[in-house]
Amino acid sequence: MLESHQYLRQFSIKPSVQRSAVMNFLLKNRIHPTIDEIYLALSPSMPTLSKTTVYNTLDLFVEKGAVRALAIDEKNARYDVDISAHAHFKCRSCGSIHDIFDLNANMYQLPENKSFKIDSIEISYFGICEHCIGN
Amino acid sequence: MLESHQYLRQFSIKPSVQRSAVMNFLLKNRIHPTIDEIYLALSPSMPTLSKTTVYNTLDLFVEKGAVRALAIDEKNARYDVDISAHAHFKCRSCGSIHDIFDLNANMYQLPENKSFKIDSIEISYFGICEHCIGN
DNA sequence: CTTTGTGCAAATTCTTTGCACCAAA
DNA sequence: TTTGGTGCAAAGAATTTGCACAAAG
Repeated sequence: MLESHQYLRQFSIKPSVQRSAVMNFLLKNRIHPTIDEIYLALSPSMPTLSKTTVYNTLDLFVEKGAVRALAIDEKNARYDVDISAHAHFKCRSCGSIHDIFDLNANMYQLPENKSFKIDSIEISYFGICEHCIGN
Repeated sequence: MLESHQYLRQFSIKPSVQRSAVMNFLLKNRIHPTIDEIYLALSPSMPTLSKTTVYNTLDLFVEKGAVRALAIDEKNARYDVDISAHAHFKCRSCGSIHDIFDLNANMYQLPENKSFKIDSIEISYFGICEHCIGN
């Protein structure tokens, strides 16, 4: 948890008990969790934690650039603590989201465009995961 | 509207008054509209139209492959009648969504992956649009 | 103290569901 | 008729808001 504390400081985020717990969860569970998943995972050990705080915390993390919000899931917002260039795959069947790291680096290049000032990219793939093919 | 009628048949979709009206709107207004935008645009001339029907209709269009549902907007589902390979740009300021057609064709290639059976890709760019830079 | 963070409850927004009625074949 | 389509009202799920209290400096 101390690591999370330090980690937050790198992004100029004042660490609180709640913020460190959320960041700790994100660092140790790289499953692109939803707000609810984070809340449900932490609330047993932090019974007073409120979902509002989880929302506030992730908004702050995104604003400070510590976490990336993913659009790949239409239902819920999902958060990724890995802010390096990589893509995602979402299984249509079970909804799980996985990282894809082995794309050609120039996939992530931002195109020049005279009508828009482009500052970021999100590459999403869809299909069926190994586990769901087996079933 | 007759065109929409024919267009729907290409995708084995039985045309009804409502379905043709929705498809006609999509074909003539390529703004990646939300359900609400479609509903609000059509309801003046179709006062009995219900939002449920708009939902049903777009689910059907997506299922039949006539329309693509976009994940780029976390708030609302957005629909694109152009199913050819292209990317999208979303303005962080005004929320408008624009097409990007001039990417290298191999951007849309689906990677081989032993853990997932990948069948589609969505490439999304984010930033500020021309109009919002001006303001 | 004073500012910032947290948490509860209520409100809002988007989407889905159940069911009755309507329309087309 | 029988099947499929439409539309209303209610339910459900995710997120946001307002405000009071707690914590940290």
